[in-house]
Amino acid sequence: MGRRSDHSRVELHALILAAGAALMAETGLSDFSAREVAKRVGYTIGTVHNVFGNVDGLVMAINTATFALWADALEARLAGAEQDRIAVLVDAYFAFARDNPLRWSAIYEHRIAPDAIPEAQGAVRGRLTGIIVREVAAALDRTPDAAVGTLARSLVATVHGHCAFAVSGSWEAMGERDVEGAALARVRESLAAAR
Amino acid sequence: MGRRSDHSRVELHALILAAGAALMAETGLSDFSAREVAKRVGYTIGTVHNVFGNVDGLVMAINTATFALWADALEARLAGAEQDRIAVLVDAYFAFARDNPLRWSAIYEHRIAPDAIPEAQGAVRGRLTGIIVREVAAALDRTPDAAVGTLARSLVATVHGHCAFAVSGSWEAMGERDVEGAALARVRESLAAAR
DNA sequence: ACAGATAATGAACAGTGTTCATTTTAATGA
DNA sequence: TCATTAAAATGAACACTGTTCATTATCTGT
Repeated sequence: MGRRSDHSRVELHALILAAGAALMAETGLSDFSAREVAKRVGYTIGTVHNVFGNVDGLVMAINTATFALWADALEARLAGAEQDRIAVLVDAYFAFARDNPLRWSAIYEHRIAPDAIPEAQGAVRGRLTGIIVREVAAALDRTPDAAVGTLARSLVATVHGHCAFAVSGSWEAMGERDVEGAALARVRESLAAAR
Repeated sequence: MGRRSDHSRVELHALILAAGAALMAETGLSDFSAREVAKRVGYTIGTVHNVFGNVDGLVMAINTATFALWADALEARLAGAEQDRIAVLVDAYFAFARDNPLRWSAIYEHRIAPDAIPEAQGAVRGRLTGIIVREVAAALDRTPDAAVGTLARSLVATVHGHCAFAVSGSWEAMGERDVEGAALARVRESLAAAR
């Protein structure tokens, strides 16, 4: 066959991306298959390669979409939060990872050089960090400058570490129950020290 | 062919493990190949499967060996440390990850249910945590009880999060320079709060 | 109606992990 | 010493993977 008018280029992009994200949620990165995605959308592997270049390109796009969903989830939770927004933030952070363990894990299992991420996708991914920088600044009654940004990113790393252990199950295997509580406690200690 | 006496079962196990670890350091988990390991030790894929069951078994064994190396590195650095052993610990933790980025990353990229890890390997891996619990207890002038253990594991998560961002390069891509310094600062804050 | 551009195809290739009947060898016992 | 037995290494077969690219079908503009 050749040029079909079933879908435009952007429609096709969206179609493959959606099916790819769904597959990622089902199988995780290690069992992800571009061929399976092609099968699901009724196109062939060649088409997937035409649109995304290669599997890494597709996975990158899926992971960027995951970041966007994640940021949406954080903002939705923060929207109705009057007090202790930091606790809400940490909880929403964990909740997303727990609700989407395979898609969340895929972000960090797919190791790729940061400069290989297209600028547009980098901007989408950066939204998550932006939210956190804003909230950390607010919690400290400061304007978001470089120092606040560095602290905020460090707190992201802190929470990420706890979240990674929680999702992998290694923390629970050690008999620990309240990973999220520990993460929040560490964040509070560092915020108190920064005040 | 059949039963060769070139190597005993334990020799063969060690041989494949060593070659596998070397390959992991060269390629990382995503490009790791059991067939390539077999080729390098002069046996066939069948033999690798006989000894390690499957690829996951081999990767698990390699990762356990990585944990052992890592624990050795921490103890070596701590052996000559008189004061500020926490700073030495954090630095040694980062140094190992930086010096062995692909092997270190493979530990966390290879997602497997914790209860799938044989007890013997679990013990080896636990040595790392044991060292940290001991040092955290010492830093707090306490005996290592459950509460200290929980705090120590939380601090491991904190440092892990920073280390993961450092090794992936995502922190540097955000213009941040001193990831390790941030990790140590967070640890100090939490230790101060626990005192 | 035709020509040119474009998009989808799918066969081909080189890999991967896994299985398991077969073969070869070493150890054992008569 | 020699036949038997048990064990280990093999490697072909299978079903998958990602990637490439010449071919072909289709749309679009003239």
